[in-house]
Amino acid sequence: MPELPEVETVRRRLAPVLEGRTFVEVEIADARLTRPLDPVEVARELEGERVALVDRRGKYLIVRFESGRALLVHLRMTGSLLHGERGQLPDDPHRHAVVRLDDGSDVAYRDVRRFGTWLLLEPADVDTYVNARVGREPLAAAYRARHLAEQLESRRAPIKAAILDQRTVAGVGNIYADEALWRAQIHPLTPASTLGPDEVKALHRAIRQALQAGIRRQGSTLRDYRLPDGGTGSAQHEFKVYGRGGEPCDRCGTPIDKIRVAGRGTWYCPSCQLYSASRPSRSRRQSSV
DNA sequence: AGGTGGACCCGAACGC
DNA sequence: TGCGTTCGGGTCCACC
Repeated sequence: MPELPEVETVRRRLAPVLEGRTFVEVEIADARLTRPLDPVEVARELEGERVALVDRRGKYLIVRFESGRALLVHLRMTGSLLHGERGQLPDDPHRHAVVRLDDGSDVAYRDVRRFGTWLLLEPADVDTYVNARVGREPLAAAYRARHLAEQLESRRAPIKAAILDQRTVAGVGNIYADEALWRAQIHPLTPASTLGPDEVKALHRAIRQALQAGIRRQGSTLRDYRLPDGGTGSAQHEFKVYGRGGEPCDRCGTPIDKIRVAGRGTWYCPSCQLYSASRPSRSRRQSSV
């Protein structure tokens, strides 16, 4: 599942490949990718564009062109981008688009479940579109615990649901949400607004650490995620809780438990991540229930 | 109006 | 063994 660490890894690998290159020919074979726009028309619009920068916001990969336009690629669950010499990429029934570059190489898009999207935006629309959907970048130097606190103070939803909301903080998905909550020792069902200042600080640090650990291992390959050269990430070997139901907690040895939160499979340590009743009581914000 | 759950997909895992 | 069923996850959208 490409989350921030996976998309950032793809970005870093793709940047040297794409920057300065021109899209010579573009083929988009799946209408879902550009819906509701016609994929053939989008492909035609892309031809001739020259890449200025490969950027990222949250889970969006942003290919910025010299024209000021930008192609927003969202991999959703099973999307991946592969780079290779023209015609050298093996046949693939799940390949839905190919970009031919002016240096003779190809970038191919594959997506088993076809949830991914390609959106070409005009210069004036790029920031507006992204900022409406995505909150602050958690790995930016300027990202502080108080930014997270501001987002959480009015949220009654479970903390896990709150941090899965991309406007709360950019790029956290189901895996790194569980990993961050384990690091911060916070129960995933804790109402977001009841977290105390120390817990918010711990969570702020935990989100950054969990994401950075993912990037260091070039993301996690559970099934479909690949680097642009076809390689796999290895962050899954270092998960503390995600997918580890029944296994002993690294910190205390208690078997990891699995529950459902916000409709998502959620793994946590029932000893290290105690629910509110066992957390030290603290003054709550006033809220008329 | 914030929160929740279904829809969209498809392969893998599961169950009988 | 084989086949039908369930699961899962990011985002959008309808509904409460």
